[in-house]
Amino acid sequence: MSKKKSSLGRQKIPIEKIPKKSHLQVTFSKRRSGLFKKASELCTLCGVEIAIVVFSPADKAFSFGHPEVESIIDRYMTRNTPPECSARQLVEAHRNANVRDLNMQLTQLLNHLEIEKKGGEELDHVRKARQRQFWWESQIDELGLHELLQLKVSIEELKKNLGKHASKIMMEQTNMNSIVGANGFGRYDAFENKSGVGLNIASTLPNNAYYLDHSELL
Amino acid sequence: MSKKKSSLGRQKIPIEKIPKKSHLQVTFSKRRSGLFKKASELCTLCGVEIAIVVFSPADKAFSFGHPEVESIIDRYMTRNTPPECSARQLVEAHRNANVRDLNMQLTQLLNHLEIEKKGGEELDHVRKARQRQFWWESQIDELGLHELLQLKVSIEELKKNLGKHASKIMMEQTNMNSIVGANGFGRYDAFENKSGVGLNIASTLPNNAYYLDHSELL
DNA sequence: GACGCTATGGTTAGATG
DNA sequence: GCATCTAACCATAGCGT
Repeated sequence: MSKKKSSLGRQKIPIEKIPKKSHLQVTFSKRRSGLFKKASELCTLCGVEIAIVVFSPADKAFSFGHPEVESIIDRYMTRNTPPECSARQLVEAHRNANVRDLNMQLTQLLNHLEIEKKGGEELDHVRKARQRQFWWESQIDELGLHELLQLKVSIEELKKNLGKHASKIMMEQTNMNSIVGANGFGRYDAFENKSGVGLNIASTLPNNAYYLDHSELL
Repeated sequence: MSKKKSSLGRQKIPIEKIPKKSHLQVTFSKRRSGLFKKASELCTLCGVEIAIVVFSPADKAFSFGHPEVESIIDRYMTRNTPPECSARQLVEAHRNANVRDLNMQLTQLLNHLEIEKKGGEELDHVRKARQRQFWWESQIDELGLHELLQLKVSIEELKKNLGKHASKIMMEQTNMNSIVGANGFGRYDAFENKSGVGLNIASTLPNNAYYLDHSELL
């Protein structure tokens, strides 16, 4: 019997937004399941509490929680941790938001630079563009040399840390151009769910975590 | 040197509470990282929003969120997402915009310092730097989690040096809006963050999610 | 104890029913 | 669209440094 190769098996895909909506939908379902399973295992193995909330491409809410999402969220929000740390966590929470923004800016900046680089413009043009767009440059110019030297010290330290080798790459960087290219924030109107699923507990999970799709609640 | 089999490789473990505490701690760290990475990939691949909150065995809070935990939790709790209708979201956006601007200034300051260091050759150097891409761009993608955390520390220190100038600049930028690119959220007005202004680090996750362990800071 | 290594178990992209 | 299969990719348990 001739063995026809029925599948190529798993193929590598770049970590960037999947363009094809059907693929995206399938991948979302599979990976959401995988993610929840991983969370479930982590709960069981380590006896910890986890809450996950996901909004699907169609803006439907999926959540996983052990013991339940609400209590964990409440604990997170009210800083159920040591009392003296409440304010601290508030500050942290604010900082949290910054991370994303900085990253986004970096992305934007890199995008911008990429464009300019590709254009191969003349120095003058670059300068003009910068004068137009990087409005704060004049402000930066007002910084004294002393401050700049301070910055230099800091940056050099930063560089030192960065310059440390990186043998293992933690995040998916296999083709890193995706960090620049794959960050669409738009809404993706893929489909509309009309099944009347309300609260749907999957008992296939080994622990007693909740695992529900309340898309209709949205 | 004898070629000793260095490892048995991954062994199967039952999904149940790990009895050995040290072992549990290691597993928790590894699997938490893996979980967050999976979430990050899901964000990027499918362009969805995810928030994860984990309380460690030692009751420390770990969180992952794209775009940020709070907004997703809020959205989850209210089950209501008219983008313009939520006053809270508006506040968030204002704060985010402010932070974004600060962060962008940081980026530019770094850039500017490079120029300054080179002895005022200015944009010619910038252009060359662009052709090489930023020094951190080539590095960032190779950073592991621990390097990233160090980067966080370093940038926060840098932030301290930058802080006073940033706030000054912030005051004068009010009428500026469009910066690098298109997808700015809009402007901020003013905001009452005077002390402890958050200028924070890039998570360098391939998508723009942040990924933070704030247990260390408690 | 964090970090790196590697064999192995586990996840999943693509194809098929 | 959902379940199943397959093969390849990826995560990670155990160990070494």
